[in-house]
Amino acid sequence: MSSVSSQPQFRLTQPPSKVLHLRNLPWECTEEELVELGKPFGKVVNTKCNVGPNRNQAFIEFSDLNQAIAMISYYASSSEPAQVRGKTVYLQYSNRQEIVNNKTTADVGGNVLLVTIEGADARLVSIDVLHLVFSAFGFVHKITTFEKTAGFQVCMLKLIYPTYRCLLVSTQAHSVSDLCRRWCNSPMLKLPLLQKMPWMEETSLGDSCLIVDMFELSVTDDLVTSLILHFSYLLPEHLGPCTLRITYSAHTDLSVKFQSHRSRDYTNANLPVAPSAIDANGMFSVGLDGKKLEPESNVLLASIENMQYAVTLDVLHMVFSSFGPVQKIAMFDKNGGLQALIQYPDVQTAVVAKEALEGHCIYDGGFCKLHLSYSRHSDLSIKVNNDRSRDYTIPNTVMMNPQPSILGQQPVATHGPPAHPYTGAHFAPTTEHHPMMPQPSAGWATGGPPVPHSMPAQMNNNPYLPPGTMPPQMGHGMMQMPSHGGLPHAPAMPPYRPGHMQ
DNA sequence: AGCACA
Repeated sequence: MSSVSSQPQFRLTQPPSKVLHLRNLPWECTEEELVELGKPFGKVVNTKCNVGPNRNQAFIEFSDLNQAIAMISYYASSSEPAQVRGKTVYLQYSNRQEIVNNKTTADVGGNVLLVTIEGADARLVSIDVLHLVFSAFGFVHKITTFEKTAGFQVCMLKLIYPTYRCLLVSTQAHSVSDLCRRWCNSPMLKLPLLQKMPWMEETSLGDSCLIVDMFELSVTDDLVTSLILHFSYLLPEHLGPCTLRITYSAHTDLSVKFQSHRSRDYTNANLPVAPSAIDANGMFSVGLDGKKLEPESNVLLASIENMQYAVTLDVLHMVFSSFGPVQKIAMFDKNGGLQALIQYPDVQTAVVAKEALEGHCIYDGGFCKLHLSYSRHSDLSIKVNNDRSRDYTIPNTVMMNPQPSILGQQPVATHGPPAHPYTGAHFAPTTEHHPMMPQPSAGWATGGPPVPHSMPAQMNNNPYLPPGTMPPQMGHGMMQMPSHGGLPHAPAMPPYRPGHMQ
């Protein structure tokens, strides 16, 4: 009936309303500040801020129309414009007569976060990476993920958190410290706690990472919404940068029925693994990225490929000790190859060792390539200590095999590679040097024959062993980890990857 | 810098 559609969106003169529309506000503006702004002119009965795509608009509602008129009139003739945080704000009558506050449950902070992952490679972010990221702020109880809006790469996940904390990560240190400075002054954040994360030093992120504890986030949870977390430094190298947008979820709990590539319940270790995520062997689940994942274990199963040289118990012990104390090792033959179970005291250490060692060769030149998976065992039963199995937790064992045990081992070229003829006989036996050390790589002993493909090992600088624990000979010849500069990663957080900071 | 919400 009425031809309202032809009405222009903005008119030069709005009909008066007790609701005022404000624009050009700073995005940090709080409802308290809006009340302060309107108080001189009357009673502010309602406000709404962080409105609009840039979150820089707001509404003020007075109890009486005349109060709104008073405010508009004042600033219309005032030489001092209305300001919030030193920024000029523009006022006009709203085209509505009252503020409708439909705060949903999602706006009141809960213990469940709704996280949107944005970026070209959003769907390649695994649930484990997300778990890692959010574990920095507290114990993550549950995660469920789902895809939204096909075409625009978006994943959503919901995490249950016991507390509300937020990470600020930026590659630009000044932007984070600036943010924090503003937040510290914000009345919204009572008792903001800024703390450096323990891994900051390690990742060289320096001041660009901070955790903010957000207590009493009562006013605008929109603030949380606008938080953007860059966590590309956590992503595998082939992934582009991703951004997290975070809001509160309306949920107070999540229902996770299975552990799968899409959902996890970290509070329930007994939860069954989703049938869809189990392969024929019944032991692998699948990551968000579709990659196969095994359930982690403190026991690693190592199989050794291209075993040109004997891999002894002590060699394995040395290699795997780089990542933490090795409790037990059991070696056995399977399908004509050698396999070994290596037991660490905890899963974490095993994970780190597996990440660092998988696919690498014990000896340079492609010999004795390690393939690692997680064992289903959690505690090996070592019945007897011999050259194939050992329980290092028994003190006697140490006595019987004093350091450096590896050097006492007999080198055996199992297949005697003609291309790289090497035998222990090349080494002159002396009492000082252990003559029969399997030594396919050159350089550990003076006078040792040069051997092709050899590189000094980088097993020294062992973070888990005090300097000098390893005999100097072990600093050479055993193993290199090309992609890691020879050092195992710190277990808690992945390394800083400068190439991905943006 | 120009009117909100699921």
